Amino acid sequence: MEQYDHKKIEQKWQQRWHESEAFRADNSSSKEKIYILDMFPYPSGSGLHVGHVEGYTATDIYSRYKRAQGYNVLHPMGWDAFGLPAENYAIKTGIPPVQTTASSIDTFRGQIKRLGLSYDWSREIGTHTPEYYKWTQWFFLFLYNNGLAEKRVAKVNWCPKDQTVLANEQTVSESGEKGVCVRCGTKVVQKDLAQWFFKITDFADALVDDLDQVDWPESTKINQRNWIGRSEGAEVSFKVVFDKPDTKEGLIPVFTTRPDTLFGVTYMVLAPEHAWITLAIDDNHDVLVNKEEVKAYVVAAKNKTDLDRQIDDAKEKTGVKLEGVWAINPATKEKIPMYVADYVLGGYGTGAVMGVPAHDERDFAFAKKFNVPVKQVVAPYVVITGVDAPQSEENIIKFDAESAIIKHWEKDLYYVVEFANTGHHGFVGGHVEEGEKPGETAVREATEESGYKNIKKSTQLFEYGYSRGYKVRKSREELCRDRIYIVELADRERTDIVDKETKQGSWKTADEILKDPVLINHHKLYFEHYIQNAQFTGDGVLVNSGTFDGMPNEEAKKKIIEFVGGKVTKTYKLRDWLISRQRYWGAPIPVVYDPEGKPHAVPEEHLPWILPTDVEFKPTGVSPLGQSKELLERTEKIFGKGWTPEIDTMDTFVCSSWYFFRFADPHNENEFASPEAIKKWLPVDLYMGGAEHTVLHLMYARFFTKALQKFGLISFSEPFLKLRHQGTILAEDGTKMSKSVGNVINPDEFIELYGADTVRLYEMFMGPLEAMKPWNTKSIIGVRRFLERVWKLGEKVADIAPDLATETLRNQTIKKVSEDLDVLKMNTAVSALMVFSNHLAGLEQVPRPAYVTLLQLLAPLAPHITYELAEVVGLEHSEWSVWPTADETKLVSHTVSIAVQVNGKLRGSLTDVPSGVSEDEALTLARTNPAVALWLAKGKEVKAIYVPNKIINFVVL
RNA sequence: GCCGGGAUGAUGAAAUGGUAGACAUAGGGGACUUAAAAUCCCCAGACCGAUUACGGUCGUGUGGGUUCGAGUCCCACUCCCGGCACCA
Repeated sequence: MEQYDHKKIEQKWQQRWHESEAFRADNSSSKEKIYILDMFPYPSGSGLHVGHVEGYTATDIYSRYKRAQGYNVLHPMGWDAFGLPAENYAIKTGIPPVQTTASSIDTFRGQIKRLGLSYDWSREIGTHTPEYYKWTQWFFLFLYNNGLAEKRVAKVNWCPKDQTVLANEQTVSESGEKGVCVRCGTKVVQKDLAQWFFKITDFADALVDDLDQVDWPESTKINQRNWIGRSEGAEVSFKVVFDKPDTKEGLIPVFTTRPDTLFGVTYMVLAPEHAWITLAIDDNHDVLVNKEEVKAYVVAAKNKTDLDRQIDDAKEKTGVKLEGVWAINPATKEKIPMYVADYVLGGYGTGAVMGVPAHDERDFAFAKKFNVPVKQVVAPYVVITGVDAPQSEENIIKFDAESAIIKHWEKDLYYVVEFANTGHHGFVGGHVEEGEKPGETAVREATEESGYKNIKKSTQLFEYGYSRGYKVRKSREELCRDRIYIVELADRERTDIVDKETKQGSWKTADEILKDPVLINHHKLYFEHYIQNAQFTGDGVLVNSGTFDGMPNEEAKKKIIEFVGGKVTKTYKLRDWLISRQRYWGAPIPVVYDPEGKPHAVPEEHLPWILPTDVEFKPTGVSPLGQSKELLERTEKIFGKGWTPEIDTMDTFVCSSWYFFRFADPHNENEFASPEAIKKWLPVDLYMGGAEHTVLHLMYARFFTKALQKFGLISFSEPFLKLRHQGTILAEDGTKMSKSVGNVINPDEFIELYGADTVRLYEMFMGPLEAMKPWNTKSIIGVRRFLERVWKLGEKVADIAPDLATETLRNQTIKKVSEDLDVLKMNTAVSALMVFSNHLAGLEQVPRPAYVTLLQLLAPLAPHITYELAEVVGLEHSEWSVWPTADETKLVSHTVSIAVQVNGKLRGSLTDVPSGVSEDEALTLARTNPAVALWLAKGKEVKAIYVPNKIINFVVL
């Protein structure tokens, strides 16, 4: 047998796969389909890096595995080819992006092919091709015609030096300075521009709710939910009155999630952008006494970018009081002052906020600074969680929820008070002794007169004091886990569980506790500190709220909304998607303007609306397409004299929001994909990609899918049923790879040196797929050695039957690898194969069936060497290309070793015990084992636990 | 600040509540070799006591708890890494 020459065999098989179109997805097959997709790459000039390889290899393994199991697999690849880097390169060099992109794609494709990835290359697409962006433009028209695309004026980041619009991420310099142009370091300003938006907010609820249907990492779902930022609350209108006589009163609505705190509203704030402010400071109005001061503040605030607001010390509140105007608190009817302040955002809610300093952190900070009164209207729940009674039985408190505390407190009682939901705890009166700190362990003597015996002597001091005896700990556990509140009795044996739901409680308000003279000494200081120095944002009982006093705040929300005539509403952080880019290298927006400047969609028959080529790439202050004579002429020719083209292009995220549909039917000239093809292949069954850019891309792709569904073009609502992220691969020193640091690892040299199979296997073997892990060049040799061992095993293959141990391991390995591949645990699948091959290497001759299994299992992971070895050993493709199944009856070897513990400590082990040995026999064997017997003799055996075939534990006292 | 994720040998890591460290790298020892590389075999968590072959204690970030038994479950904490960040 020849040496393992990876170059020769990898080239050979890649050639054959290419020629036979081995991985073509079959549109007409009746096999069950599975659509396995990688996030398609942006083909950057620097080529594929090891992070791409990781994700692509994982899906490739999964695809090959599924093919072996008889699925009809769609596993395509394409290029997200429009984008800034190519354009920036063009600005620098003058080389048109179409050229650099083409060569980058060639590089990527070559690298991918060298990895032996089983893509269906007949479905390759590039978003920059007219054949593709025709349909990107079609999607624009589709949204436009259905009222989901519209033009509006919006602020953009503008670099005055480069004369160009910057995306938010382009406003951070390489050194991390914010609010400056990424290229020239000039301070970014805000500029108003008319731009196209997609109305993704129409789908906000569906985008949140449908996350429940998909199998995605929980953290990704949370990110999506946070990004959408749905919050449920109320809109309440505040009456506005003026000092100036004869001025008409107005109404200003505010959005709040805490209508229960309305009685605590002591001021109102408007955003600088608020329409009412704009009116009040214009020349025709004269209601503000300090109009000029307000005007100056508003102008300054508007010049601040979002980034400026971040740069500012976020805690430092600014604002100006509106003199001569007051709001009326709809709950108390009191006159309250009004302010304009930029901590209120114009674009969220109604742009107006009711100030509740006692129960909102920001309002509290503002109120402190502007000397606005703080009025507490919610008092934290107080839960008595521990009461120690002294000696006698009759002193043990019958812990009646209403009266126990007041009636039975006596001087020596100990108690623990917990302020529910505050994040703060009270303390045990007098029990934390001098010099002791919460979190430390204290030792207490259990004395006769305390009535406690056999209690643990060391106990941890908690923030609220300390508790003795473990029963208390258990209660705390339940308290925290189930939000069930516990009232404990002194003897630790009786615990009354007070359920929050049924309201059978021992709730006491802070005020009530404070009124109890016995408690005052212990709690007064704490409470005074608490109320003066912190806002309380948790749940509790209403106080200072008129007829609502004593009501739990959650319950009060609805009632107070009713009381003040507000309405229940929802608000979102999600904004509509601004898709206009003043850029060249993107899909042109298919819109033209008539001589009056009114936009018209370019009719579908004129698609693709070709990206012109007669432009310079140097920034000039207008979009590059504005320079194109051809585009203007084309427009006039089709639509008439005086018509002008839209000169912005679309955000590249638009291109990537629908590409997964195109793979189903990539060459269709009449539709973005035929309904049959969509029905055949979609939705995507497994979607793999990095976790870093997934919030936006996934959101947009889901939006497109939901829009298509809404208008009846497709019948499902979620594009990606199952999503997994490959983790970031770090440089060898554990830092992030970055071009500027120069520690980017290119897979090519390792493919050259060790072969694609080794690189694939190594990246899978590094650790869990989703984990962040450092590259380690030295370790690669390990998987290479493994492959060489497998190679050499081929020489020892013989037509003999496997011995029992081999047969057992063979079946165990089939089971293990199958289970691992199902859940993408590639790392342990590789190690199971290593165990199996190490075993085979120890045999004189390798039984043919065992070797065939090894090849079958290895094939998805290291395909080239497997194909070659199968050929060398003389196997027909059909003999080894089908996934094996484990024989359940052969998974357990017939002798096992059983560990024996005494009191949980390993004291011996029984070897060569027949598998399935009875409990009695096993225990007898264990008791007679000399090492174990020695330990059993030290006490009296009271109990024995037997876990069949695994472990025995004797409990000895 | 908030929301996630994490912490296991020198390193990457493994482990349905059941013999912690599988598998691999680096390391040590040996075989083969004139030698080296490659390959193969053996050792390998820490500490203590014996050293023929062993025995014990400790050990999965820290402190507690539940359990016959905890890396795994519960509570509290520390540190690290990501994301979001005045969203009322």
